[in-house]
Amino acid sequence: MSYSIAEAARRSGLSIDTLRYYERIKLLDPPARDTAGRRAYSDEDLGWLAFLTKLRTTGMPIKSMREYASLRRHGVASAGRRKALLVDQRRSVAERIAELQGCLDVLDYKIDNYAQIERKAFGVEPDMEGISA
Amino acid sequence: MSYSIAEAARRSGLSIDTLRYYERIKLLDPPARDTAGRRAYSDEDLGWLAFLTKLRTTGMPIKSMREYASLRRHGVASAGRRKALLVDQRRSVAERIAELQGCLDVLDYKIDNYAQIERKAFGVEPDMEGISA
DNA sequence: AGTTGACCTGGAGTGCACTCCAGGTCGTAG
DNA sequence: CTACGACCTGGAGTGCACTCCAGGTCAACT
Repeated sequence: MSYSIAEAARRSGLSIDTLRYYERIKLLDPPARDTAGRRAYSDEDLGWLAFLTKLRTTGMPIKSMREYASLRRHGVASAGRRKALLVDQRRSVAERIAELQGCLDVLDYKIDNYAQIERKAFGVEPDMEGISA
Repeated sequence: MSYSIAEAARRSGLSIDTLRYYERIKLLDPPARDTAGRRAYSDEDLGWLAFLTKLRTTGMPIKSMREYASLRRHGVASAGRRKALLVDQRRSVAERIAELQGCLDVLDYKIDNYAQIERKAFGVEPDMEGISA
């Protein structure tokens, strides 16, 4: 199957402009073209795009994604380096999750303070006491 | 206790420039000044700063933090609205964590594929098969 | 034949969150 | 008394990841 840029955008969740942008900066190999010169994305293109958006979601900078994309073009010999990049990113995602968990705890603590105010249990202004607990 | 801007930067993990920037955009109430006109941050200032950096870490945009900061200046009457903002942010953090967990799974799957190549168990190029599993 | 709508290109513009800079003041150390 | 380092101000510059625009092509309706 092949897909117009509009369809590829819909399926990937990226905008049409972003698809062309990704191609320009070499995140994406230039897709095939139809007889009229319009882009025709393959299922493989969409699969790669899906993986790219996962990497983006993890906060990987475009610079690193470009590095990964470039390695991929260099075939199987680059597999070790690619794996290393992914392992590195895995670590950073795990760290980020832990960090967010910590923030969640702070938010819960604050929200609970506000809830206590609402119940008029006691009237300490929540934002006057830091986040000590 | 009161702290110079350098000390406040060290303790908050923000840069000196960022502290002045936060003050300019009204995230931070102007701190006290010493006799020479230099900023003198209080423990309360640092507590608020610590909370702000938590919010930043969660990805809250500065615009929303400004709203929260502004509400805080309006005293206890704004507590309900502030709580609502935090509850909202709590939800978005929880979503983000779930999203990252999903990415972690994809990364693990890919990394495992690379590991199998290394063991030469079989030789499918990991980036040629999408993220179907 | 004309109009429409999706697509094309190269390049400029946007929003965010800082970050840096020039030129100046102040208080302490030598 | 001067040299130094930390601080001050208003404003300009940066990097990132898009996003938008003008002007043009092409195939399909009416």
